[in-house]
Amino acid sequence: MTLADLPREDRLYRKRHSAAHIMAEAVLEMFPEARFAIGPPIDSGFYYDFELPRALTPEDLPQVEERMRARMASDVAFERSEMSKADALKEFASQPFKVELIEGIADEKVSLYRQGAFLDLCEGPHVDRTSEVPPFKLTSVAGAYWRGDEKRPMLHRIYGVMFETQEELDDYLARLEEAGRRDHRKLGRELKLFMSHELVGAGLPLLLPKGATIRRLLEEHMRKQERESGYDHVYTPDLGKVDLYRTSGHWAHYREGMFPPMQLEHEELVLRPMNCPHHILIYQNELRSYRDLPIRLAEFGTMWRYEKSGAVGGLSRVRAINLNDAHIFCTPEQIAAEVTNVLRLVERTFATLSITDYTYRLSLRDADKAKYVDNDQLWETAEKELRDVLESLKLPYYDGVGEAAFYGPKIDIQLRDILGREETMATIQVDRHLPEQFELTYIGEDGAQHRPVMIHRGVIGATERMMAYLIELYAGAFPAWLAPVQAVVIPIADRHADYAHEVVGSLRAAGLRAEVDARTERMNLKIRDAQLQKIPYMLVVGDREAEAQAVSVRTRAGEDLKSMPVFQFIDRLNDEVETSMNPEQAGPDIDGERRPSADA
RNA sequence: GCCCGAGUGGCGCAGUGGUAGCGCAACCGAUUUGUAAUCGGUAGGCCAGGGGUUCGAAUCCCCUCUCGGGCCCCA
Repeated sequence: MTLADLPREDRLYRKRHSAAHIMAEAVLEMFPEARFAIGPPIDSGFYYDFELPRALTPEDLPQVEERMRARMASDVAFERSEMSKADALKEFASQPFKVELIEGIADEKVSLYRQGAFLDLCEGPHVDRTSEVPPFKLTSVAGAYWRGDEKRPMLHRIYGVMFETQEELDDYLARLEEAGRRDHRKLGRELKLFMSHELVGAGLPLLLPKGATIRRLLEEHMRKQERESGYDHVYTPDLGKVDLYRTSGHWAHYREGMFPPMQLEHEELVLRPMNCPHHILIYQNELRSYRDLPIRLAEFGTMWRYEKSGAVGGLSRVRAINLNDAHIFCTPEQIAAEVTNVLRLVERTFATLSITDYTYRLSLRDADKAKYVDNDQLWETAEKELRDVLESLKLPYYDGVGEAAFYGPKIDIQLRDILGREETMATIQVDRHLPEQFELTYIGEDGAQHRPVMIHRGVIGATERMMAYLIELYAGAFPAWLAPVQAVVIPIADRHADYAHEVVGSLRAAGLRAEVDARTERMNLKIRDAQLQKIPYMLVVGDREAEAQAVSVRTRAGEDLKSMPVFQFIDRLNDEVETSMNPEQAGPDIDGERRPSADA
């Protein structure tokens, strides 16, 4: 069987894995005293971790690449061999990481691969010869903990990207560049959406008027959707006593991730890392009957999390998170229907936002019992309930072991960005733990007290993260319903400014967001600036338009819609907004064929 | 938090031991223009902050803050 007969996945695995070994050989040449950890293939290429006598810098990469190409050109074979563990331990005596790996192998024999001067402990498989490794590029140097454990040594890692052909590689590198152009941090500055300031601190972005408009529109849209879906909105404070979180269990499980408590008089207060306990107290404020359930409490609440300094950045990871949060208190019998409703709300919302590339993850606990509430029966029941909903709706999903919350399993809705990286945007969690902790009850039909179930859910999730995602999804060109400025009116000469203001007055009176560009500049410059600001519509007004009570409409796509009466433009834009905010009217999404793809 | 890199006018950048520069933006003036950059001029920086080395520091060293790429983490 030749390499070409293998499935693409397997071919790429071998080629990338082989490239990692060749890179290790190149590094060994440069640093004979290097100690080698592991070097696996990954999604877009490969990496290898080393311990080196000095730090690697980006300037080292060309030399490593150079040496790798020389190894590939020399076309030597990858040779597999086997050794007893005892012999391998001798062979790798000067390689402590390899020794640790060998000691962890259950078999009596270990397998090895050699190419040229480099012998590595390795299960394989590899390509036959070094010349079979396709085009690649080393992209970055990084730090990484040995075995991913922050208590173990920090190693140096070199990342490379590799695909089967130069075209695929170029395509990937082009996507990387495109991702750079769309980076929400860059666009956030250029489009004046948000800023940060070192006097405020890391992970605490300030939303500028345009960014604030987007957030307000998202919030208003969600509140409307939620009201229509039977949610009640509440407001609760950002501070609470530590005891509140002792009761909920967050203090025990997540204290490290919370801002330190404030001492005042005889109390200890903390910034809340979660809204659930507050909503629970609202539930408890009244005696609840089964007739009241489900009770759905929603809030765009700010949560404060002490994210590590190395983790924060832009809007995607912040320390003040504004969550589109809600808690549904229901009977066990109502779980399936409630989870289904939330899933439908998510699908509808994502359709409105033109988000199509997502999949479902059933997030389960792993074997580490200390991380989770200890009650096997609750876990198994909740897992089955969520799985049954996913199965009955025939949604594409996969199991995410170790991704559960401490109190229960979740359905997470995973979005993919332009580079295919996944992140959680929406989440649905079934929780029987907190109702227990707070001794929640409702009076059943039988007149006895019963324990409700609590469903935690976020639809757009963290507003900040959603904004970051949307900025990149749209490349800054927000759809008209979300655009901070929907239309800019451009007077051709100063004498048209009065008419321009009149037009903006009409647009604003119709509920649209419009501005005049009244600068004493040429029309061409204003069009260019509006284009760069990605404003959906440019309305040019001169003598002809003022005469006819019209606007000459240009879209940011460069399309010329010609002159039309002002009222007609208003109708057109209002229709466009209406249509995109109610996508289900435009076509099937929930029960129709339009399904998110599971791969892609 | 850890490893590596970076921080120079609002933005993008040049400047590696000898009095701080460019482009865009801003401001002023002229131009009043029909669908992606009109012309001319002016002003703006104790080079992130603090400490040190040196006759002399944007440049070398130390600490802090912030940013970026990773790792760990993400209720």
